[in-house]
Amino acid sequence: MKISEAAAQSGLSIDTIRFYERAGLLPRVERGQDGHRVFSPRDLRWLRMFERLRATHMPLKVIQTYVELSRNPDSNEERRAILEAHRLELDHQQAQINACRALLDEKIRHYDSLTTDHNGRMQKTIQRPNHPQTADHQ
Amino acid sequence: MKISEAAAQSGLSIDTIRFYERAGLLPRVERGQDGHRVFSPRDLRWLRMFERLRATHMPLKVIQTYVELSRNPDSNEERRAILEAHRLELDHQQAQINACRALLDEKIRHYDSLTTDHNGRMQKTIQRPNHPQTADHQ
DNA sequence: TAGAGGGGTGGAGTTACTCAAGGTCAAGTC
DNA sequence: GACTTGACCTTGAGTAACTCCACCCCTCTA
Repeated sequence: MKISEAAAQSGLSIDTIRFYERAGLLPRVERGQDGHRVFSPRDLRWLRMFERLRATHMPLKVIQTYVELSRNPDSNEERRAILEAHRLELDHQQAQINACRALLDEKIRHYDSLTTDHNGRMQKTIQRPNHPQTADHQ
Repeated sequence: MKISEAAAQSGLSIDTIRFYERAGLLPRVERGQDGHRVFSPRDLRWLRMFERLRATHMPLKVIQTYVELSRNPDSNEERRAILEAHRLELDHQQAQINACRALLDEKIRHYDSLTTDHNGRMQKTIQRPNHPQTADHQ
């Protein structure tokens, strides 16, 4: 499998895959006799995993640690711990999203209230009273 | 309000606040006669908003655009559109988190299955059979 | 008066990409 | 057979958003 396919199937960009290889996340990728990378199904499984972990902001260093650990079959505890820690991190991100969504909902409701009258019909806001609470609404 | 308080109350670091000011997100922060920044309640509201938007990865440029728009009272549509777009982005992040959580749950279950027998008791894994499916589990 | 604590500036360092320049090679076209 | 095209290669520079550091100023307390 060549790099363009690996990119398409993993959701990563070609540049990112090359970058990950240089960073040592994906050790010893095979090369064809033309010098092109040849990705194995196992490489692809790693890439897909990287994509999910990075999409949720696990640092590359941690991923690297995980990859190195997985060369040692006695490292199940440590690898499990890394994943479990990241699961907690996901909870945290979840909370951030919820908080931000609350903010957005509130602001958007506010903007709606400026252009819609109370029967739900749109209203051209030609005159705008200088109401201090709304005049400088962020 | 001085910068340390603004940091404590906004959840941003002192360095980040200074960086945002330099970037033009927080224009004309007042200064005391000692040259120290003096943050108004309005500044703090902005900082809190920045914190939430950044925690969910809205680019600084977009935030900057929003801030600039909010100096023009006729920009409600545009500002609303920015927030709405980010609300969609939150859905996307939500999906990423869910996908990653599924991955983590599966992997962690796998690790559990390696150290726990089927009655739920822990088992010291002294001998490890060379099972190809599990031996190279990522 | 010495030192600690909090603020200021400018600039370098970090993370994780992302892009551009220039080079090789195989396949298809004239 | 020359040529173009397209996919790949490497190297190195650029970017976003911080983060850290060195060094300076001021004020307050021991």
